[in-house]
Amino acid sequence: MKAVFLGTPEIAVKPLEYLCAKNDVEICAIVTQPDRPSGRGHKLTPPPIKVKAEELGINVFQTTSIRKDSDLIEKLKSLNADFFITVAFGQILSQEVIDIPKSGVINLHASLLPKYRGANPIQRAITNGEAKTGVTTMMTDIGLDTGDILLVEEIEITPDMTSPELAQKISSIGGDILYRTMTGLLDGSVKRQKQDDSLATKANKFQKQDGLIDFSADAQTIHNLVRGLRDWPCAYVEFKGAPLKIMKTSVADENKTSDKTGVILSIEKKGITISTTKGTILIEELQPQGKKVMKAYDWSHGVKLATGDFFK
RNA sequence: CGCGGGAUGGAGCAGUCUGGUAGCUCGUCGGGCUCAUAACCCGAAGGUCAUAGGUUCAAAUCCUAUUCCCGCAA
Repeated sequence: MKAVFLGTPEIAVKPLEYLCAKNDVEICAIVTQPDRPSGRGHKLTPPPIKVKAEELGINVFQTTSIRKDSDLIEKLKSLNADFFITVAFGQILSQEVIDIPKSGVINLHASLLPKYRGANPIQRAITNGEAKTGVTTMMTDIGLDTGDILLVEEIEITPDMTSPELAQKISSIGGDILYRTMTGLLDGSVKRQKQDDSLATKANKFQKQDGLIDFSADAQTIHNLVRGLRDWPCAYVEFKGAPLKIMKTSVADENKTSDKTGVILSIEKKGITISTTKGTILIEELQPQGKKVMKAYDWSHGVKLATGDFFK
């Protein structure tokens, strides 16, 4: 099977490696986004997929828009590929591109479609408190994650799982489900199944603002926000005029209700306990601006925090 | 050359502006109290103040350069 791999971020790297290791799969080219200024100093940084591709010795094409890049489209046509595989590519394909590979374009999506269509299925599933999510392979069509479903694999979301952990899990099983999808399509064992659009939900991108913790919510909701927004943009509170990132929490007392929320109930080695509308939340680790991640208890020493103080 | 914060005993910080004995909350160790304790009381150890140079009678503090860490933005 000859395939072109289209992907960009870290989560796509393992699936690429997995497919490359298969004897009957030939990744004949990789398409990814251009190098972008990134990080402190705005150094020009290649996408993770490009780094891996060069390590594997695979030809890399970079484009700002695959729809409009007629040179690239011609090259892709000339490769005579069976499949295009997309994993978090970050660009919308055109029908012209979708029609290039003989057996179609397969997309790996990090949710149980039709739920969580869109850019941010992993974090949305966690912040919404889902107990399970999964990965789905689908035939790419012109819509946003609307194509026919091919294979599905469920993943349990454990109560304290964070987005990076879930992403890693998805990344590690993505290659296998893609491989089974490809072989299954060719031998006819994998069938296309239409999505039930009435069940569809959207997983939109997060804004920085979405991370602001509202202690008038309940403890479980806050806990979901904290673990879901790791490692970006992170849940945070305002403290002395600056954002304070909350990195790790747990629900301490599920049933305790309070009319004064955001109040510090106790400061202990294990963390700082805060009141919410329903339940109390234990902040275990946090990160002030300009500092490393630290234990909430350690932080409380430096800022001379006392019980009875409160977060807005 | 994108903007900004930081480096001080094991941890988190103050002190730097205005140079003059190294300080706070913890932790550690020893002792005491206690049926007992993560609680309380008493005591002790532990720092060439990131590095290199400079100014000065005197530098954590002022000046110059360097290294490392982090936030924002993208």
